[in-house]
Amino acid sequence: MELPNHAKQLLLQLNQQRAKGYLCDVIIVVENALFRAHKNILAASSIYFKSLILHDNLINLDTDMVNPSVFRQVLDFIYTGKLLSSDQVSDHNFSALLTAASYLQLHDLAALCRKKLKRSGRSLLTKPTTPTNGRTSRNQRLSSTPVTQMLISGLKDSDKPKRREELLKEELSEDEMFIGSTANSLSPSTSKNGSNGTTTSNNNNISSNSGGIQELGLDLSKKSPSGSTATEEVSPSSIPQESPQSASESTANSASFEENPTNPQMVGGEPMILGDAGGGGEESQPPPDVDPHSKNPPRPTARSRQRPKGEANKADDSERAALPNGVAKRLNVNKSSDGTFQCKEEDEGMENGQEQSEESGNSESEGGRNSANYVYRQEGFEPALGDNLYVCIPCGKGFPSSEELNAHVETHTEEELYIKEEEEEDVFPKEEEAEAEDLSSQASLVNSGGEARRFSCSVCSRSYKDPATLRQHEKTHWLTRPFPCNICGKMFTQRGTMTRHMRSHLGLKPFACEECGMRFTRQYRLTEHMRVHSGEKPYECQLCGGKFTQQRNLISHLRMHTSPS
DNA sequence: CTGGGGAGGGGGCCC
DNA sequence: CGGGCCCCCTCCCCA
Repeated sequence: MELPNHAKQLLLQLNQQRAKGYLCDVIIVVENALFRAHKNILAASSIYFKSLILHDNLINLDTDMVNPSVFRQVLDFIYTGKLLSSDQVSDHNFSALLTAASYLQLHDLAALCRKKLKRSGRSLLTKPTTPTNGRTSRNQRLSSTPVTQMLISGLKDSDKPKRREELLKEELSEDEMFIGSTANSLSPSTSKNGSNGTTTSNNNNISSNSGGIQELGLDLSKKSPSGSTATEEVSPSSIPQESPQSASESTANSASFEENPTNPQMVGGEPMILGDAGGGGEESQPPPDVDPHSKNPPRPTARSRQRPKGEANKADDSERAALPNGVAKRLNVNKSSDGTFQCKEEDEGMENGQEQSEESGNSESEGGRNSANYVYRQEGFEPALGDNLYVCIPCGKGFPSSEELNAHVETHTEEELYIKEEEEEDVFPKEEEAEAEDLSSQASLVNSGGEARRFSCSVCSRSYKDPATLRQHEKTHWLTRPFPCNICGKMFTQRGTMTRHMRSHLGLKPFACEECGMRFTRQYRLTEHMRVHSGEKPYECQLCGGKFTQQRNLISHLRMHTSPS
């Protein structure tokens, strides 16, 4: 017994979800356009994607191999099994599609393109790879995850591209050169903005693609105090900042992303349709001998890296430190072991398929389960909400998109929210009140020295010099966090914090040390770091006279004095 | 092996 | 909105 349309329907649903961004767990950056998609779908479509998205939520594609409009077609094809009609796609476009398909290892799409080009009597500029060819599969292995390979390869950066090219030239026949030729342009260290390898994220396979960053609606650039860097090439043009979510959707628009993905621009002519929409992918192909990286993930682990290079395990840290402590305290949200952003940690020992689903599950459910005060993409379908998956916790209303939710959240007055908060007294139990009071008394201590602070918080009685600061502070009492990270979904109370957080996703380290070249995400870090070179140790322990370059180390040192042992 | 120090990184939050 | 600071987590190194 078999449902004839099952695969088709499933794909249709997924494509609709893609259009809404629902459960999308990966962003693909192509030049200045962002595309949201589902990891599982991409992984099922291409070995290349499979290895790329294993540990990354943000994929930067080589713009020499694919441009936004071509990638849009590629993505449409992945989700529908259909290509635009030949009326819509010129031979030139088919060549571009073939290039992209080969690069992305979408064999079915590549085959379609080749067929089309052959039919139109055009000699192929780039000869095809034959998926059934044994050599090709080795070839694919070589080129399947160029970025990954660069990252894990023992070769020196400078040697890698050359060596790869040599390998390919040595071993590949003419028709294989096509894929091979992609390889040397993919590494972050060799791509156009990758000349400064240090700006490349250590675990995001991206470089500082200014376009992509801009398209996130955020100006993540910073002026480095030390002069020219690749990072500075990021355009500082300020983008109207709506919610990142909306930014990403406007991105989609700007990239002519589908408005009606369920019927992806089937304007006239006969579309090329894969025989089986659901089964045409990798499933039908010989077992991949490719992708040795799936077991040696592309992401260098913290331990495998040398600290002195200056690239600490950013994402690991962010994943571990993701729980906002302040909020956890205030709202009595325990730091649970299932915590946040642990997907990558869990990944380490898992096999691909399982891993991907687990990972996306984790990251996706992040907003929902992380803590009570996070309102974002409620997991599980609530029938009453229908497609309104973005739920405002205080009032329970659902919205179809995060920006609508955000707009709605703004309409809640602080008073409403506080009333709501008080009603939910269990959210703020007695101990927490005590703690809050404690904090506020600390605050008043701090405040007491300064000038008059006329603006007091009605919740915790902290006071501030100006109403804007008070308002900012009051947001910390809200049950909602209006600023979601477009990449991992983590929510923030302040846009600036979210922007800063995004920088870490994107590997932007605008602040460079003139002495050693080490780069930092924040000016303050650089300032701290400079003490390493100057030998300055401004923090002194009053108990033992020990001196420290960083205050935090003095603090942890003091703990050593005060701890019972 | 362990504890302490140094240092990188993240989030919260006030200015 | 960015800067600066605080606090926390974590890793690495070394005695």
